[in-house]
Amino acid sequence: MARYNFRETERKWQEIWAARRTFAVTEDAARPKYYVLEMFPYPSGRLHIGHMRNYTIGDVVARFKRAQGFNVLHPMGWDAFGLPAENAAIANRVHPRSWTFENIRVMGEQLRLMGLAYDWEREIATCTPEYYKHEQKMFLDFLKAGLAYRKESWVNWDPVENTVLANEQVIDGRGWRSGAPVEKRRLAQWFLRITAFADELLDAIDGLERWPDKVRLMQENWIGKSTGVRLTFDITTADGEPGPAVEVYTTRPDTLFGASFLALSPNHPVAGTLAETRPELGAFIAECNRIGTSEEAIETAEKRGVDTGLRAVHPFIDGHSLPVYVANFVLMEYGTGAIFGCPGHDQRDLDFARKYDLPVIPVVLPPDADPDGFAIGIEAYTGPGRMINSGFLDGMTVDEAKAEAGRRIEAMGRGTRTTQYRLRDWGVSRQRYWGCPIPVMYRPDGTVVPVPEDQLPVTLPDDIDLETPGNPLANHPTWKYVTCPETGGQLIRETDTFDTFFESSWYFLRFTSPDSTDTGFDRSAAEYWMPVDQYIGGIEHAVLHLLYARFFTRALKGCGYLDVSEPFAGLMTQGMVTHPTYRDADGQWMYPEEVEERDGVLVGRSDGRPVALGRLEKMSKSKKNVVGLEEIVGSHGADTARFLLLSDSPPERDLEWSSAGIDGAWRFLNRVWRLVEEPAVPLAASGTPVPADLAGPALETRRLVHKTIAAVTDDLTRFHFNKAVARIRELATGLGELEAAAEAPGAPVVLREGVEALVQLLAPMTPHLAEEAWQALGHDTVIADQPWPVADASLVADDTVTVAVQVNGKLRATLAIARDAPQATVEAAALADPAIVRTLDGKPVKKVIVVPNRIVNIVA
RNA sequence: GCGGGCGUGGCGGAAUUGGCAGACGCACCAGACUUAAAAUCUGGCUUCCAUCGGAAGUACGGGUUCGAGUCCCGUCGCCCGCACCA
Repeated sequence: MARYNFRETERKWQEIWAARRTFAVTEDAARPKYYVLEMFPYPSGRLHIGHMRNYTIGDVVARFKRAQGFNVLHPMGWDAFGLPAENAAIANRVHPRSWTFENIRVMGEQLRLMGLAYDWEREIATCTPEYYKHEQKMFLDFLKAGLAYRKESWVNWDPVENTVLANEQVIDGRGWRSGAPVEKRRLAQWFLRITAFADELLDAIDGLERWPDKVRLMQENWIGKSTGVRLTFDITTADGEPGPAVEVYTTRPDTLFGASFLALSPNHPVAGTLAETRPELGAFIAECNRIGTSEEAIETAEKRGVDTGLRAVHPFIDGHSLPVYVANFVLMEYGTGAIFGCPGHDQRDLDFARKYDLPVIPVVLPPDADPDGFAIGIEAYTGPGRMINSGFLDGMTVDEAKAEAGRRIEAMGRGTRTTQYRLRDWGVSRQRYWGCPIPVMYRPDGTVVPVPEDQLPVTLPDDIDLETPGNPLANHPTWKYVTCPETGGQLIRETDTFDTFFESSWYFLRFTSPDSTDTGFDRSAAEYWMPVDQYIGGIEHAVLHLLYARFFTRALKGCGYLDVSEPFAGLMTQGMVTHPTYRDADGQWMYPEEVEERDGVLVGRSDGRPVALGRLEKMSKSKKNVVGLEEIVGSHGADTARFLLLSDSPPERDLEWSSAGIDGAWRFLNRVWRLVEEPAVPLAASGTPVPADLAGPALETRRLVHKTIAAVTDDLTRFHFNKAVARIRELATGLGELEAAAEAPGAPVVLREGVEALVQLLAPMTPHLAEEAWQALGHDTVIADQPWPVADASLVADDTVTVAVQVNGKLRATLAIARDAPQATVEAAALADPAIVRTLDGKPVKKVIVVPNRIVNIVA
């Protein structure tokens, strides 16, 4: 019995595709374009099954669209800057560049083993000066356009990575990669003005119809738009002297009559000034800064404050003033860093008021509440209602009162209605070596001098000391000293490098013209290929990379680079590949292959010591729960692995990796191979016409062939790969049955048609096998160049349909009946069915519902 | 706390979006072929009663409907995102 030889076959076709440049593309205005892109990997060392799933999904889409006649761009490259290279450099005493390029070499070989339809001529690595010089130019353009600026501010400091992190890179108060609790530091940093696009980024989400709702919602929440009022309170000191006015931001100006205090952030300038003469206030502020903003800290920290002695003059109530506190729960980074507290209708304000015994005045009466007996207990009321205790607002709804209060404040000249965002500018400075140098210099007085464009790129020095703590570029003895091109005086280079999300914010543009030397990308090429039609990657980038790239593309548009706003028209977030984790007796992570089961107990393969089974986690190098590519590709071949990864779970769902399914996938591919290579019935010659009078099993099978073509086409269009696999399996079974009925008239012709269709439908998923089978079927073409099969509509719809017959909603019989038969005929046939007659048992029929070609329900 | 999602056999999952629940596969069981094993093929596989055949069943409780896995209300459980955002 013929066994499919995957080793020879896979190598053979990979060589043929490469030699024929099958997947190399150029712009072609005559054909519709389709840009498929998988999020490019960080070259961490080796590829695992999780990567493989991502690339297999993209490859099926690319090959499918290509067969459908699209001019398909499907490139691959390396997100090659990043801290792990520095850590590896220290651990292994190799240069980060050598480590990175060695990983790229190894992982590139792994990728090639998978038979992916990439245009390898477009491969890029972001750590090369040929790549990063262009982003230095982009940065200088952003600087000119006011989209990049430097400012001193409180930043997130990762004490393990020894660098600053952007807000998006802090997850639950911890560094997104190190997991270390983030500290607050005050540093001068470069920022990109993403907030200038807040509204546009938010509004355009509506147009991202082929993005998952979940990701759209996450971006919406991250941008966090709210509308409210900025309002200035006059302040008097304890002695009755005028003090520094305080501006607050509120979304609830309607509740002003219920205000009972003002609260300032500990980092508010007024608080700072007061602290100079008030030691106990200074101590309180210091304490607030010491406690982090981690989840735990917020959960446990109670609302506390210190009365400043200042009084805030109420804008609406003559002669009324409110105490001013410095409070630990007010953020300097949001709004104005100061709030007014209305305890009746905000839970935090209520907690604070109860602690410091401040008045609680209800100003919104819930719809069904008794006006006389309504009071606030321990829970603030935040719902709708009508205003009470509120002077000129009394009787209005909350919405009416918001509008009226806003108007009054503006009329009084005390403030303006504004829009506020949660989104903050993107801090891009990193105090690391292995990144793109920020192309600016400083005069001794701190003035910024952009590096002249003709001096780009600013490249990294090779001789670097990574072991000394601190910023490696700043520690370098000479690199940062340069002579001013204008004055001849000495300048100091910026020693920070860009956040590595900078590189991934435009790599998809670079892929459109990777050889462009003067500019990062060729404008006409970019405008031909962009936007990416289908982008595929992990959900973990829902706000990070995907938001940065959306911003970056707009910023480039603003600087005249191209006329595209949204980089990714379609997005699919594929689920993680998970695997159990293992730890040895000392708590160290173990690789799955180091563990085995003996007498129902997990033990170490080498030492027999007990192993603790951990929870399912995303495959990652750090937890060692990875299954390498070679293990599976080496034992069963790339096609088997690809087929298995597409088989059971829908792509957006997590997939627990187990080796159990591999045999099933391998069995199926061999079954297909036997249908091609040693059919029980010799296939008719290719192109033999199908007899017009085809009937019986051959006709039935032929219908199945065309139904399958239609269904698989639909499934692949919707990325329902698991369903497509099920359909293809059914087709193979059907063809096997026709082989068994060899004497059926027309069988050789239908088998020829069916086997060819089967192979073509499989081609995007198992391309090597499909090519080999195509050749074995006598073709001298490459299947990758074959057009996608088209179903004959007349064969897709059956002449006879099976209609279910229910009595009172319960299934009692099925009826084979001509398709689109008149309702009366269907009804009569249903009522005449013996099983129905028996069930009805003479009971009168009240009503009959007929759903054409589906179901009949008899109500008795 | 706020926002979102999910709950279907032993397991992964399917159900044309309100119309035959469990497609397809994994695992398992039985049989055929074989000296034997592997490979391959055939059949079985939600539960309960049973001979044909019936009854129940999509986390749980209710509702709408001729008809509900699908829609509505409530409960329980799990997962994800944000989080002192004024």
